[in-house]
Amino acid sequence: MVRKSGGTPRREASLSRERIVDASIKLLDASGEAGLTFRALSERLATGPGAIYWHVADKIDLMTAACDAIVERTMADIVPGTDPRGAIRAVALGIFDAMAAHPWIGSALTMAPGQLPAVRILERLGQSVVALGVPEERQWATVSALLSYILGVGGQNAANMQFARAKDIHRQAFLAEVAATWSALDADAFPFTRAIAERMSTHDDREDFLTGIDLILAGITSP
Amino acid sequence: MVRKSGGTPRREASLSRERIVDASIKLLDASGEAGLTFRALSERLATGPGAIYWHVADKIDLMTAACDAIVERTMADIVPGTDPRGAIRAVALGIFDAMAAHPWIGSALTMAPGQLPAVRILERLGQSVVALGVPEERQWATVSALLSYILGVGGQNAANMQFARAKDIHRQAFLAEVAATWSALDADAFPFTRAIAERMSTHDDREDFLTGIDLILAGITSP
DNA sequence: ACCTGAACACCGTTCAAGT
DNA sequence: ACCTGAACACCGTTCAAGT
Repeated sequence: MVRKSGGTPRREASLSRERIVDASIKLLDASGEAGLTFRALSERLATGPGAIYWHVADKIDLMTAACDAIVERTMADIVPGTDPRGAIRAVALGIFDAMAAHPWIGSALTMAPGQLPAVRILERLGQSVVALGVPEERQWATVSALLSYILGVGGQNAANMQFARAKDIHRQAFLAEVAATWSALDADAFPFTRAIAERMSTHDDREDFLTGIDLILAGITSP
Repeated sequence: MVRKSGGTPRREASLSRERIVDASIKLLDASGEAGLTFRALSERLATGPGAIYWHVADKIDLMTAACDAIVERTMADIVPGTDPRGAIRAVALGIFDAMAAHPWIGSALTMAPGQLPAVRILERLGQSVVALGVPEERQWATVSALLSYILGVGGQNAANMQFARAKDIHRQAFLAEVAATWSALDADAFPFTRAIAERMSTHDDREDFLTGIDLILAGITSP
């Protein structure tokens, strides 16, 4: 193995951006956004907090890199079908599932606007939108709408999980709590919210998410 | 004025949840999410950090209350037209404009899922969706899609502003920077992103936002 | 009932000093 | 070139003590 920096091979335990990012993902998966601290990270890597700053600019850089690793894998796993509509759905669902497995990427994606992770999604959506025949002048608004929707759902998901984790309850219990709060709202001011609260538990998040994508897709191809 | 807690009228300078929320909004508007600290707040209110905790549960409670004050005003300012489609657009645009004036509500809205500020928006959208004739079993998914999209745009907006503020540049300069980064991406891997980067500066955020709303609206009413 | 302000238990980040 | 770890400048939150 040839390295331009010299002939000495690295010790396996030496620090590297990749090792730091891997450890960060483990920390984030295990205990959420609050679990990633430079102290916890340096302890896990048997080093000092300062050492990490040699490989990483700051915490946002670190979270963005961790998020990008997940998004890159997710995009790679999606087989590129020929149908653009199916491709858009596949990308959206891929991100949704990745966010279910790693809720913290929801906030990481919004924290780093215009950065690589979001751009990977944008690119995939964009290629499909072009293939769908959307005229050039409407392409940006269309892709941007799809991305905003996906990131919006992701942000909500991340917030829900964080809330639930903070109160040490599960997602299901959290939703039940929200439904209870909504049912107790003023009947005159919040008739819709009260009505929907009772029906909320029946719904599947993943299905609802896809319905939203289909709504936008239908809008794209409608006159 | 009769108060059930007793006959002594309050000094005008005494602390109250309302005064704390007002001061928080001023702090948030002036210096963003990072500007709201219990120390800065207590200094502005000429008191100690601990005093604030008598009126407010924690920082999330405080940000939610501040956000709710803005959302409540915004909703009150929207004249309820008879056309449900127009009402949905008006609510969406109202929130968009409020987020332009107070970028921090973007993150406040996602931070407090299921809380009052988001529910106010949900309720308004919901009533219009019902008026639009969407069948009951599709109402939740429809409203949820609209809300996710709106919150998604808001989150992006908030992040953009935060990024720009941290680098001490304006929104325009930030977007130019993003465009430059995108133009420098690999041509084989990111053809769409590169192409769109050149056209991005021409677009108006507010118009793009409304296009997204119209896309979803078109999807709702399409077969 | 409401306020004070010191103290606690953390953060991210920096930087002289080492190898 | 890369790592160490103490130190800096903050945070949100708590709580005994006051009025």
